[in-house]
Amino acid sequence: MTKSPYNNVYAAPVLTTDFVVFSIQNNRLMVLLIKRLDEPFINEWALPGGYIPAGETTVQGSRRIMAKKVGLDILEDLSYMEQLYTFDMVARDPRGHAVSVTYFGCLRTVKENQLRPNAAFFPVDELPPLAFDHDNIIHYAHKRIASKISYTNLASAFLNKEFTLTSLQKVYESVYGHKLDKRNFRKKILKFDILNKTEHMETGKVQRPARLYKFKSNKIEEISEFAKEAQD
Amino acid sequence: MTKSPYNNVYAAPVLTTDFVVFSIQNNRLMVLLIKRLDEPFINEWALPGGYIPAGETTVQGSRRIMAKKVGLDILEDLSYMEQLYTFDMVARDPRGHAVSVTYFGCLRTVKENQLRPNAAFFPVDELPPLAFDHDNIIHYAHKRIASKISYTNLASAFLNKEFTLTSLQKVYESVYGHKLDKRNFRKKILKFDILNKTEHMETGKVQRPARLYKFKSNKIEEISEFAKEAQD
DNA sequence: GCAAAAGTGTTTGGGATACACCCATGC
DNA sequence: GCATGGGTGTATCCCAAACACTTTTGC
Repeated sequence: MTKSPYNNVYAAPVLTTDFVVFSIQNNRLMVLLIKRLDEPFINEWALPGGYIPAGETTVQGSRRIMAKKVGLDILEDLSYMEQLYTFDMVARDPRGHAVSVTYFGCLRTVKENQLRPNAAFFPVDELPPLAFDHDNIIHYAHKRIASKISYTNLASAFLNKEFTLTSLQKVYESVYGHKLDKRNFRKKILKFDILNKTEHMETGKVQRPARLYKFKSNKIEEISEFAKEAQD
Repeated sequence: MTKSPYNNVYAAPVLTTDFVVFSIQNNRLMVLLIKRLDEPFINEWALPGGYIPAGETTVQGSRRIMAKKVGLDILEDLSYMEQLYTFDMVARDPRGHAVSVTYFGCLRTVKENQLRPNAAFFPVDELPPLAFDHDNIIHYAHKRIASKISYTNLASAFLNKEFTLTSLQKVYESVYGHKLDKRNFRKKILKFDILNKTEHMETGKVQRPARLYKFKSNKIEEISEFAKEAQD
């Protein structure tokens, strides 16, 4: 833990991080919360988070904190993460001025018994009362992910390598919170030219087997408009 | 300056803020820089910024710092501002771990002699060598403002109350860095239904007088798609 | 054969793009 | 009268949205 040469001059605010982990379960967008074990807001639900000492980045600190508090390795287990916003209102923590650099991330699959017992997922549209300003942070994260999924291939962060077009559509519907038209959705997503048809079919269901697709790119990236221009 | 109860347990990183002030001069997007008077990077150009003590928000701190270092009151003089991103790499400041919560803002008009002598505007596409990771911050801010101006009425932050359509187009061209088609620009911006035609004309030029327009809303807001839906 | 989801096309309206000429003014 | 920027319309293409029926499977 590095001691900063400025601590004598400036009593810096406490630096914290809070993490919004999204997951899709039963076609609903879920958020990971933990039940607080300490004051303030003891026994209330909150985002997982904690303190960042000098010499540690907020990503490193988040990794340490998330491993300890919820049993997730954010670099290994999350299929995507990005910085969200920094909340710094003086009154947001009753203990003193705490500046929180927040992140959101996507969890593809939740392994059995991986999570600590005081951690649980809640539907983003049916959250319990939350500690601090965490409802605000989650709403901000939800807005961001809904926007991001519309101009990137971020939906892949919630899917297995191969998936049906219907399951892809359900990811969008879960994140947006409303239904989409099947034919228009398929036309649009195929037009984007970000998917490859595989030779595999989904079987074992009492219905016509569905074609499996996969994303062309394994990286999360913007849906490129360059394809058009490159034709010239 | 509040002393945080956690300082004994966690040596927090230093908290700083850096501010990207945009302005348009001679149809070029400009960024406000100051020449550093101290080590490190003495005599190099940098974004204005400084330290945030506990008990002060980054906006309050920016206001204090910007008043002192460049002579701008960000709450009075800027026509828009928003938080940009938080940069927290441990090595970004050679003195020690400094986490910077950055902002960008828009300056409508630069008053004569308002700026400190070591502050100056530079074209965003012709920046001098910069201290720290400030070139990175400015590129990030440029991307953000170019995106934002396309789906909000943020262009108003660079214009007087009444303006010609050509001057509005030049704002977009300056921010995007490329030319736009006059007829298509006018069709599009008028279709958005965010402008009101005034009864005034711009006179005194050796050319046909131009109609003056003003924005319907004084607030910076997204260009609404509700107009459409409201018709049903 | 029936329940369940897969798969598929057309029409219509609106927005994006490309493109060129006449107009009003000050000097 | 000329230099300067102001102001305007049309044709084409693509995308968005609305909308319903047939196909394939497991049981």
